[in-house]
Amino acid sequence: MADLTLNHDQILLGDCRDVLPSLPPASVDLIFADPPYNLQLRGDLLRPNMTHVAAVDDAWDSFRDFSAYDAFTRAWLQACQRVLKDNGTMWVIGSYHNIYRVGAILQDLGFWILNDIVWIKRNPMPNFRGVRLTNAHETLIWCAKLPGQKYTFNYHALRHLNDDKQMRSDWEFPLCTGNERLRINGNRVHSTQKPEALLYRVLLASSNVGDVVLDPFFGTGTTGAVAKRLARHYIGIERDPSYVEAARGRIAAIDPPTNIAALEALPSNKRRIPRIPFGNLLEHGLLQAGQQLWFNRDPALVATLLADASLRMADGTRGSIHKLGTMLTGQPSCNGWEHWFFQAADGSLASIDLLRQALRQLSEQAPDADDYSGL
Amino acid sequence: MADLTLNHDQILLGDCRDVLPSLPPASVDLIFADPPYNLQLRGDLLRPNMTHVAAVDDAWDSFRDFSAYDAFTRAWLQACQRVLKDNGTMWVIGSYHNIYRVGAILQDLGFWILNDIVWIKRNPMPNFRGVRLTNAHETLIWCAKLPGQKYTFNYHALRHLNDDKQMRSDWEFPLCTGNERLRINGNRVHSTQKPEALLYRVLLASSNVGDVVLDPFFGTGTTGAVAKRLARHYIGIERDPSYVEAARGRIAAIDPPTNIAALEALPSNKRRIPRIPFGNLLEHGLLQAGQQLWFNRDPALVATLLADASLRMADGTRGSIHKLGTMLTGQPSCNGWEHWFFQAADGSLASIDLLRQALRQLSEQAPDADDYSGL
DNA sequence: GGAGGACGTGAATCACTGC
DNA sequence: CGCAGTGATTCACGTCCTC
Repeated sequence: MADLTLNHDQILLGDCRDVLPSLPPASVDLIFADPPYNLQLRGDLLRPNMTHVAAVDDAWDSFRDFSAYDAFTRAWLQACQRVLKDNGTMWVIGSYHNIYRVGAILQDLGFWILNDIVWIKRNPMPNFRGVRLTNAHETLIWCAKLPGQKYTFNYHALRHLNDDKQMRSDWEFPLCTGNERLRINGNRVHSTQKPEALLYRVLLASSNVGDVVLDPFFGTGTTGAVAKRLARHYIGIERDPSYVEAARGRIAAIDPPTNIAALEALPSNKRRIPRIPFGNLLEHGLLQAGQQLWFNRDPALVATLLADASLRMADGTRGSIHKLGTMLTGQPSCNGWEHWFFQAADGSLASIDLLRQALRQLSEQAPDADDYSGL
Repeated sequence: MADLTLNHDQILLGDCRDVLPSLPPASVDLIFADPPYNLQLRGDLLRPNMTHVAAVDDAWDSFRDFSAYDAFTRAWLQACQRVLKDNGTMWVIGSYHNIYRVGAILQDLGFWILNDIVWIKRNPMPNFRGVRLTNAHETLIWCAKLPGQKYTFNYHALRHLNDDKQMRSDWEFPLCTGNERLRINGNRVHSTQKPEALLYRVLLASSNVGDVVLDPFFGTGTTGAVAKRLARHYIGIERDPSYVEAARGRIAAIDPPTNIAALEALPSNKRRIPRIPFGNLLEHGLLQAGQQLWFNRDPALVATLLADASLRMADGTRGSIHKLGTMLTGQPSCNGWEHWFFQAADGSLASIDLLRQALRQLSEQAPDADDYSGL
């Protein structure tokens, strides 16, 4: 995480196809890319009241044809793939004009799609001529660098963010408007500024505090702004100096978070909780060899606990809490922690999982000075 | 409209790549295609309760690699393009596994995308392992045979269908379940039967009474069933005789509409009030991680807000606004929105529900004309 | 008969660690 | 790298059954 220290939290001026090769390989944890959409607009569009619709007519969104756009897309995707860590992931946002080409090319390059996500716009521009449906969404593709790799996904953080229900692939946010929209003399600085709320969810989902987030089409720096708010590092690449200037001012004006702990406390992610083998309960004296355990409190399903933490049934069957549980339930697998009970001091049957929790608390609390004996 | 009379309202047995060349060129008004998705599933998947997930493991969804799938896709798309009238349009539905390849290839063939549409599933299957987002949508591409052609789009019909507001590109429907799902001896006949509501909207949008609608992957005939209900003609192509048999029975059981004029009388479809998860307040910067919240304004009941929108009390207790509220009140459930307060700019304690209301207003208001980026 | 709970199920690229 | 062991993981509906 520290091999790129010099470039952290910086904006590099230039075309990402030229700049990316100068970065070390496999050095960034996350990429968010908002490439040109290749809109192919033809002529001006007027509202019913004959006012002019401000279109995306920037030079950077002009390509000769699909094949030119494909070549451009392949080039920046390949350059991104090189700098992404093997366990890193990438997000790309687009509309129907370009997202099918982007998606097919990134699959061809070996990226592995994890989800596609639709950003549902609460307040999209209507279709003024009434000749199509209101174009009310954009698409994000979330992909890993390679198939079969481990990747960061803060499942529980996103679940919390969604009122303790699993986060879905349809995300509803309003457009970037109001105070959040950067303007100079009343004119918007960038024609396609993305809302910070969208980036907040992206970064929370797929990066950790201290990670390096790369945005090869940095624009006015939404990715950098949210990275700073969430205590991630960012690297921005942008070829338009006026966008770079706006982004620098924008990010500098953000107060860095004062309470990093509140950001890090994210995952009640159980995978990070240290695993406690069942045998530890014996080693710590919470259970003793020879003691009896009941399966689902059933008086007929009693096992004897052996010193090696295996269980033995009356008929001689022997195995771990999980293996015996698998046999007893007849299901393909079984988490034994949830099914075995011991006799507590008051005579009632209590779950062995309570003992695991007790042991976790025990091992997490700061030891007394007395416990540092001889170290 | 009448040049294909002999084949109207028929199901042709065979692979559409073989059958389509026998149809006259430029002879159908609309195509709806639900091709194989190329899911590439690996092992078995178990639910948390250890039951088995019924996978799509049909032979028709198996391809050697992307290149084989691309060749298949190009072949059927080309054959469809030939039989489509010059002013006709085509719909293709898919998931992230295949839709990017389909979209890129149809653009390469000269089809002109008019919209992409997301079918938001009200009741999708969850992600049981918690390793990705719930895959809660599928994508439809709606395209014309050629750029610049006139095409059928029943703008007002769809507007009526949507309570007199312009129809958007995000459509919310439940999965095809219950009585609508074809079953034999309790087993579903087809693993991917689409809901009729989806086809209803597609046909209403882009065809007229008496038009010819072609479905090259007819399956169990959802397209034909809806076409009959809406007084359109259909041509189905399907290579599995058991699907064909099921489709014939299904369509035969439908009474043809007696009052064609009544087809204009359309059901209403009110949009639900959008739910706002508490986490949205952080995503939109209305609250910040590290900030403190008070329960019922009680100075003794203070919690710290974490970046994932969970709260942490001084004693380490942690949970959502609702879960902590439940614990603090001791009642079976608790609407956290009514109980938690934040410190407002003037120092007073204000309800977080005010922030929710503010966010609703923010995202409902029409943006400035300038905020539209031509999308 | 109505309320409420149990149960089934849906296009799914669905684990990680240690030996 | 393969294999075995451990143990983490679900939401909205519709249907059927019980009370």
